[in-house]
Amino acid sequence: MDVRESLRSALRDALETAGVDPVPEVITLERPANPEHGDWSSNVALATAKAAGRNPRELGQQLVDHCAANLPPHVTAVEIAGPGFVNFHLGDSWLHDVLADVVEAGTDGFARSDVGAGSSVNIEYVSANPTGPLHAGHARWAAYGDALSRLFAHCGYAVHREFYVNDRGVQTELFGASLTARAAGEEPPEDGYQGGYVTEWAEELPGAADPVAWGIERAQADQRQVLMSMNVEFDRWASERSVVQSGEMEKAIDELRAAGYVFEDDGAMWLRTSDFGDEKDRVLFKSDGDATYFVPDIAYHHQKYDRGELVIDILGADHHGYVKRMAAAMQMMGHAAESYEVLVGQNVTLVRDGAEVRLSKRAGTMIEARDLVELAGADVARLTFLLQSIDTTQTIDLDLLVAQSNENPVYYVQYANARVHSLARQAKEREIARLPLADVDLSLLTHERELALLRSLSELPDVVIRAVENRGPHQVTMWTRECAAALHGFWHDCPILRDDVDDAIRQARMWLVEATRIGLGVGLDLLGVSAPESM
RNA sequence: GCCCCCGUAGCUCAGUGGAUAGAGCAUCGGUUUCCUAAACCGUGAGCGCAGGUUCGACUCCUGCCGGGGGCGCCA
Repeated sequence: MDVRESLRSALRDALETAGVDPVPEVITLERPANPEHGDWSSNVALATAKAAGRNPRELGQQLVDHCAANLPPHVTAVEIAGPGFVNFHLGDSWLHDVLADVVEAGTDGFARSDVGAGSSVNIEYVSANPTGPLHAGHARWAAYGDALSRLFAHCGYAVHREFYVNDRGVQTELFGASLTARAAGEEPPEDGYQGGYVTEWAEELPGAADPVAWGIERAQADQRQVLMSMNVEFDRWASERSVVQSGEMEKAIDELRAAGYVFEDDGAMWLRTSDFGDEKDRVLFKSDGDATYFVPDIAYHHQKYDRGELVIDILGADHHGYVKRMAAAMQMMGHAAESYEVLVGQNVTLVRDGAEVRLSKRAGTMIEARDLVELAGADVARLTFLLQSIDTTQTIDLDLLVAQSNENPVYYVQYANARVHSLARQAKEREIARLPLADVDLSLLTHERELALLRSLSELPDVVIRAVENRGPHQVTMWTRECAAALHGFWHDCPILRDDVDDAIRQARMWLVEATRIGLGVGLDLLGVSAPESM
């Protein structure tokens, strides 16, 4: 049984014995930051004392007494501490069990969770307009959306990834007109596309082609290619044009009208989104009869529920104003408020030579996603994007990104991974083979570095669950850094293949490295990063 | 004016309502007859301000200050 389960069960028994009724559903266990507070700690006495009309410290003491009299597996001591924490001190054997569990689970099974079993999620991300290359911001959403998808999948969710292509409307017309102008050697229209890529692509434009349709194809091909180079793929490239042509729009409007939220004013058709918290109502059909982008978007989002019961949009900060109106529309169509989720991420700022690089299509200083991948490589680019929360504006120093040095945090993790793989190579060269795990005495792993590494590995399953709940893949990145640090420390102080190392210890350490290979492998895979096996 | 995000160490950032707030980089000093020193060890310094909720607040709530983004019958 998992350590946590046996500790929880012990606490439940203790609470019952102490006369706490009802026993709380959730019993929280934490890993204390301070080693003096044990290996696992529970605040259950603090959390329940008030409702039970008890003194937290006294209740805690009762729990401690009960647990001490019925020690759960691995537990060596139970103490009351502070205002009423129950702290469990465990023998190293629990960490040795962790090693065996990791190895048994392997790369496919370690840190998996079934919290999403039977549930499905539809995630839309990037969804850039097909009017030009992806820029650095899009690359952030690509890395984020892909990693989040991987996390959901690792937790048992059925995941469907979509990219919505706005392949109709004013912007695409302008883009086509810009291509046509450049092809004729003229300047693009006033509010057209000025970027250098338009001139380049215009040279490829076949004379007979429809510039709008051709331009959309060209831009999409460009975007797909960059995404592929970042190892980001989608299950569906949804076309706005198709949504419009499918008749789904009309059906959606009918539903909204039937629900009573559609009204006419000033010759336009409106949706009463203000009933659902939007700051004002929104136009569906303009007074000239044309649909706004909002209409096909509603139809598309409604349709997405066929491909996932939880619908998630990942948007840049410049689209946050759009959230409430779409949430309103989905609720009008009968979708529960919590079934539609928008993750709004902040911008990317690029710095070069110590100064901010202004992203301007006009000035030609746009940093494309392609530039980042070419500069740094897909792995470094992705891991860099996943270093921090999407709630923060990310500043990427291009000089640092490119530097193949320890100034770049990415290499710290990659180096740990390389070391793990190098051990296998070295062992092979020296003809040292691992014995079957069952024949190896893991209790020889007692060095503080070995235990620290095992502690780190023991945390990944919880990190994964927390990361998916918080929609925060960066928490996995943080873990890989911590695990890498533990590996480096272990590597420094605990020789493995050296001649003077005892055979039995060598075997145990080789298995520890194997478990670390699995752990780092799972962590990096969740981030979509394929770290090199050598550097 | 309204809406969203942020404000933590010199810099870039972590921090599921818990106990003494952590990493990397930068600074200074140390470690290699030994599996890659892209490593390890030591070193100083911090929660924007003011209230509130709570047994307990960096975390939740309110206000203020500061930075970024957004408020179209554009997408």
